[in-house]
Amino acid sequence: MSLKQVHNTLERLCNLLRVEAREQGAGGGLLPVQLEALHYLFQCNRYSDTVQGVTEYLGQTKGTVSQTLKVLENRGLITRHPDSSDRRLVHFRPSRSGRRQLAHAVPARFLSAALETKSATETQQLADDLIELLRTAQETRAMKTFGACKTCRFNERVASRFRCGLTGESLSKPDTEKICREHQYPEAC
Amino acid sequence: MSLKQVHNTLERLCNLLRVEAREQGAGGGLLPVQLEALHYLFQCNRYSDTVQGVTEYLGQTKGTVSQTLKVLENRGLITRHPDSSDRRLVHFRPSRSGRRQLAHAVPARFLSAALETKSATETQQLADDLIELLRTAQETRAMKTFGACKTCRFNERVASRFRCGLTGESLSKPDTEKICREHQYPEAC
DNA sequence: TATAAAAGTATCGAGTCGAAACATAAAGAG
DNA sequence: CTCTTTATGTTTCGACTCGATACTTTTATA
Repeated sequence: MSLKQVHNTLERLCNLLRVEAREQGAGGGLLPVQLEALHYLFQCNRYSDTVQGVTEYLGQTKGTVSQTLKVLENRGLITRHPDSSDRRLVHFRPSRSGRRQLAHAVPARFLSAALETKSATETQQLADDLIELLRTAQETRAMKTFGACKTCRFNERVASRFRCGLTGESLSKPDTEKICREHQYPEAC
Repeated sequence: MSLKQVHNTLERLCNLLRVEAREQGAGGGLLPVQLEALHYLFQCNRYSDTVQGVTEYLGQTKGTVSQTLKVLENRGLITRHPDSSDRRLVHFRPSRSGRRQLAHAVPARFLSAALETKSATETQQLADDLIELLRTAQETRAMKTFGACKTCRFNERVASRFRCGLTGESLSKPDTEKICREHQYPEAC
């Protein structure tokens, strides 16, 4: 039954990601979870780089995430920025050394090596298939999608720039490439 | 760059697998790692159901794995079988209640739901692509493949039955569907 | 026969993780 | 405008993971 095959192979690929993350992180004394949090902060936009954002993404509790971010901050891999308008909020951004550390770990070497033998179109096809899988999985479970801003139903085009229909704020093009915790795909119907 | 897309999406899918494993396992008081070990023991053949086998598969140390298996045994999810010929070896097999517990967790519900909307051939195509990706990834890193016995270069056909060229033992058809720690794909050349 | 290697167990310490309690700030109700 | 509720984040505690190390027993090798 190919459904189980998909599950088993995905699980195995996850193991490899984790094993490699362990090796990579070991260099800088980081654990897989910490690398994942760092990776998320690198990808997400300014509405999503908070404790709550990481919490929803990693599926852990906010207490745990708070600890993880404290470690990353102590090692100088991320910086802390209290929100100017809402004083409950704290934003975290990868520092230069955080981004450098991340560049070693993403993409995983075993993935680079495996996809090296494939053509660009084949790789793109695989990426599209996986994204499609992820998307339908998230829709059916009514979970947060964390998609790129530019694929969001709230994203509005204003002249040559963009605008978020939720916050009303104006967005640059790079802004719309980042992932957002409020992201929703357009309605299928 | 689609290589990073593949990495990011895979990482996200891993998160979902883990989140769901946490929910599922929480019912029986199991942690994600323990479920993974149980799942491995369910899939592997009689040469691979040892502490060392699980160790190589999960990429942890044998001390850790020994602990994990002790927990699973104490909860009655696996049974312990000392090897008859080599008295250093201990085999572990999922019990009835272990298999029942596993049936709840595999395949993950979000995967079932997502692939439900696809045709059988599309699902099979995705499975094949992932298996292919896994295979080349493992080849390039010279790591253990843990493939199904029937795809192994040591597998020999004898009349209507099979035989392992490494151990010399005769194998049944179901035997050859299980995964093995000594597995090697046939040479590409 | 002596030595080395392999499989597994036991123990310790650092760190993850979830749960719960807590603090602070914003939003809402009357 | 005050009181209550809700949201974000931190701290603390206990259970557990995980790697490192030392150890035992058994098998393989020189």
